[in-house]
Amino acid sequence: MGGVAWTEEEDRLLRECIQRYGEGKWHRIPLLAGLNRCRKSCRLRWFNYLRPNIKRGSFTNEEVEHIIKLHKLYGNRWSLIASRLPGRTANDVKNYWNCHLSKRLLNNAHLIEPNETTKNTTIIAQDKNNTIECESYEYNWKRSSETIQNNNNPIETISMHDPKPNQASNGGTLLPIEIMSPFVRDEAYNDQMVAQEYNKYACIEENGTMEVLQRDLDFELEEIKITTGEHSKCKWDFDELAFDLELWTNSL
DNA sequence: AACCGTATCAACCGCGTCGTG
DNA sequence: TCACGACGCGGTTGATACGGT
Repeated sequence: MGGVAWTEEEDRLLRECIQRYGEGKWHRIPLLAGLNRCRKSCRLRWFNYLRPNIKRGSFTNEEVEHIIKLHKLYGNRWSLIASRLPGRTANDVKNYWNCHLSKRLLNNAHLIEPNETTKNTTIIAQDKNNTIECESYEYNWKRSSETIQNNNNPIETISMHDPKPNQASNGGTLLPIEIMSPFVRDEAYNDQMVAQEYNKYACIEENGTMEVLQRDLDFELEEIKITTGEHSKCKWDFDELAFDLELWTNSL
């Protein structure tokens, strides 16, 4: 362990102090508890180890799948990810990711050429109002010593008034899209999938159903129900990890 | 048994954010 | 508006555990 390990006596003092005075006011906790620890250490020990209902032991397959989906959505915002995994701490999730899952990502990095540039329409931006906007992005794939990163810069707002000459099975028009959504990835996130998703097409039907066709993909995508509207926006249901609503239908 | 390399994870550190005066 | 302190987060460290030789 890096640093000085906590003793059982220190744990007892901290636990009793927080049970008496409650969480928060961490700058007062060391003095109140009679601990020769800084407030940061006290807070960390409580949140990562002493707090009730902390789940110990290995992550289940369901938890791992959830982490992968949430990491795709949130990135390295470990506390946000952990808040959706009952009993797990941000430190636990971060450690698990760094020890196990990041390597799975790294193992697939060779599938994209370094410095490759691609331009695609995506649904990717998420703001605090749970709104995801459609944009056209230019991806510049850079290979560092350890991983591939995309320095994606939004270059224009999506224009769905420019249908591509592809015909859907129902006779409608297919529009090229990329859906950066959790449920698209029922396997570990990897760069190969990102590349393949460029070959995804969508068609919005009159009854509000969006048909999604996939090229060169070997996993299923659930049917997405949408409503007609004027906004080029959609929302996430963060508990169900699913789309909720309206999406660029004014363009068809 | 001893050694070595790797994996694990608790703890520390630095920095950004926020509230307050 | 600015300065300051507290909080919270993510990156990193390093001690220990573990497995292989």
